[in-house]
Amino acid sequence: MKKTPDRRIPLELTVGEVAERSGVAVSTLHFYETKGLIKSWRNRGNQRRYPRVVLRRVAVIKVAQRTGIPLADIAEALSVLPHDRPLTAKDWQRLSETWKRQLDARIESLTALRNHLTDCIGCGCLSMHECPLRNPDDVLSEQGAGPRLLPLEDFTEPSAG
Amino acid sequence: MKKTPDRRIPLELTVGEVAERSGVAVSTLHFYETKGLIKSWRNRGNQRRYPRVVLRRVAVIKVAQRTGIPLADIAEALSVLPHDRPLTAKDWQRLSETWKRQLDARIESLTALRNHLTDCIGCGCLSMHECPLRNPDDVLSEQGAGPRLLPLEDFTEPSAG
DNA sequence: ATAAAACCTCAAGTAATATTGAGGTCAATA
DNA sequence: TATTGACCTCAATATTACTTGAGGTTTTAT
Repeated sequence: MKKTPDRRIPLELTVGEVAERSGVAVSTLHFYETKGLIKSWRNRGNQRRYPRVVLRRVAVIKVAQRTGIPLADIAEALSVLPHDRPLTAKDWQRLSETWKRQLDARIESLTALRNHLTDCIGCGCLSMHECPLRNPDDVLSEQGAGPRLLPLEDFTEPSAG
Repeated sequence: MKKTPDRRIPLELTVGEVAERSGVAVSTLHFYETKGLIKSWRNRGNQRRYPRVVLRRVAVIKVAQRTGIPLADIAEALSVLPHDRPLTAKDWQRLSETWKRQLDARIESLTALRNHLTDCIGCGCLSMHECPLRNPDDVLSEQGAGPRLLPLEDFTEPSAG
């Protein structure tokens, strides 16, 4: 039958318990372990055991992921931190400040794009000369085989004056 | 030898010309074609030829991608639009309004996260009861993501005092 | 005419982020 | 004790968005 979960918080957690409490799949925890994001030790029967602080680590990973940071970068940021005790306030401050800056940049970029879209809804163009999103093709045709992606600047400059 | 590009804008474009002018790789244009995002006809020798308006279509695709919309969704949005003549103002308005809304939602979600981060830099928590990062409501509620919420007790302090 | 550049198709590879499955072991309980 | 659920490893598959390569054809420049 179903194991009745012991409501006392255990000193060590099985992978299933971590999965349940953190909201990530067991397979994902395995995966994170291969990437060095989390660590475990094994019991007599080769089963993973985790310290409770792994939950905080997973939480941090998920926060970082939501900001759009790739796992490899998260792994690197976390690599300097201990697996066996909680992050200090200082640890967290350093991480969150870095990630906040990146998030700010992302938001800014998306907002600029959104504003261009807004303008273009107003003017209903995209085919007109005044459109900020206009004719990236003509701009690009001037330059040879340069950068492949159209950066934001290629869509700016409505030549409003 | 190197083909000297004819500076007059041609009526039809080769795949290489589209690549150069749009800034995406030839292989990407092939790929987009398999996904129905763009279309071409063939000349006598089976080579692709594009109308000039394909450049605008590619530009729209790239704008949409920058907002974070997956290609499949872009393909669907574009599927109702003609390949052989420019988007009308109305077409563009409908697309851009839809995408703007999605972009707004994403920005809002990221901003909420950023604000949580800001708060948490101040309080140095992530482990305290009051931490807003404990509950990733803004993104997860969008996804209708069943049992993924992180329960409160997983973040309680081990033995802070 | 010939050589180089550009093009063609189709298959496979890449990278990130996981999930699924096969085949087998361990642990909790009726 | 026997069963069942949880766990183990390792390989394969999935998804998105492309890129690379092999082997062959067409177009363009000289």
